[in-house]
Amino acid sequence: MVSLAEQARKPERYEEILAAAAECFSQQGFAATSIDAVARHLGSTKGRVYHYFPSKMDLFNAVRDRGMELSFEAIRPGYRAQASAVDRLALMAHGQCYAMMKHITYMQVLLDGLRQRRYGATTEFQRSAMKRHLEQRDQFEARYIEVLQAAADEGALRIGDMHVVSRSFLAGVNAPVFWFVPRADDCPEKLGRFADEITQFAMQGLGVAWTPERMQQMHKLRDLENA
Amino acid sequence: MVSLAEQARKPERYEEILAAAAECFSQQGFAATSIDAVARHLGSTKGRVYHYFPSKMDLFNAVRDRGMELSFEAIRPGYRAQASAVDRLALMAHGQCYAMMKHITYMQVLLDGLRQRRYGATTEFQRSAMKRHLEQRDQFEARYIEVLQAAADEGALRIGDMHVVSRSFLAGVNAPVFWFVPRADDCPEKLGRFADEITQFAMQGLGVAWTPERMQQMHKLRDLENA
DNA sequence: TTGACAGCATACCCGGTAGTATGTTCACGT
DNA sequence: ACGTGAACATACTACCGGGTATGCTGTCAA
Repeated sequence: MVSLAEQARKPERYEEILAAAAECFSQQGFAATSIDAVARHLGSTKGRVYHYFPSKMDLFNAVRDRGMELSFEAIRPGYRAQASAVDRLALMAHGQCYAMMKHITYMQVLLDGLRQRRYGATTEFQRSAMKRHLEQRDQFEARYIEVLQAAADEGALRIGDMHVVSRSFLAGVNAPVFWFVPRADDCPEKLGRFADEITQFAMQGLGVAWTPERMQQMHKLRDLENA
Repeated sequence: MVSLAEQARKPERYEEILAAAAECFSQQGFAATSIDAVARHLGSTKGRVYHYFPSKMDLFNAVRDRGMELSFEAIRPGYRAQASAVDRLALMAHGQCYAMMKHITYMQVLLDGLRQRRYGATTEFQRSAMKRHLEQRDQFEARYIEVLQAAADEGALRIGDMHVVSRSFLAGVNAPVFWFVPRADDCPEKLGRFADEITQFAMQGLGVAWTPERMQQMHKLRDLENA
């Protein structure tokens, strides 16, 4: 289990390996990534990796779980905010979009993990890990649906097929994983502008008139929640 | 080369293998799919597959190319239509969205092909194949950008960062590859309704007031182009 | 009838990789 | 000083999967 590995004496080593694995998995996918490749990335050998993680799949699951944690963290301010559903939704989208770029390696792994859904997991242990992950995915989407529904109930927008709309919305917000390439000159302001633009697109997609005033209001709400 | 294989005596066999490969690749990805698995899917052995395709990579490229053809085909009616840029754009989105569901296996492979972009292709032959594919991707996106720009020039919508907007738009339209699951009761009407909903989301995302009248007009335009 | 070749199946080779078993070093507590 | 276990590296095994070499069968032209 991950918990055992996390109890290891050297948490910074654990984090190192996790980051290296995220990088490798995100670039080549699960199957094409070898443990040796991860080790090379660390300047070490397999021994170190297997000292912290019992198997390749456990390592992958750990990376995926981290990605999930980061995702929930990203939408939390908006989800918990005391505000109109529309503003909460926008803040959720903005936070997630920003996280998509900031933690892009983990997010790309998260995407790859979805592919394994179709392919029947081999061992029983794997099935349970997959099931837990799918539950988390569903819970994540459920939070969006919850706030979307609230916004509809407020009369701020009209929704035809909730599943189609929510997934279109999420697809737009998640889009940066496909095209965003981290650069040396990345700064919070630059990522923020990207997130602004995408948030506007997503909110307008819902039929909300997303004015600059609303955008400013969202930013104020974010600063309030982060304080 | 693909052309050689396509000149083979039995084109229906070629198509069979292509379809089986698309299914396997779409479910497990390139690396995790073995030629044996594709052969099993066909009820045959590796011999048949290697009789039509010189290597696994060539088989994958053939599937990917087919996916590309289908994509271009899907947006052609809208791209070529004699109408306002907004209506053309909507028709492109609708056609692509529909194709996304109808040919989902090929489209999922197309997505997987993008991942290999990061990973340096090994052989020189591979590099050229990858380069060609990336050029096609760019050309595909360029058609959207062209019509988007035309719509902006017409004053129908305002665009901040063209790259961010076009990719958000495409992400929404492509979204069905992630969640759509083919069922026995699928019919053109059902897929059409999904495509309608997603098209509306995408057009609204651009800031266009997407009324039922415009939707009807788009459908008329489609029938006109298909005739 | 008989080569010749398409259209496969079978058998085999071999490189890569997950996982393991075993060493080795060093920091500790006693 | 000494045992002990963490923290690795090294060496090895077993297997899988891409690719090839070869064999078999039907068909068709000459």
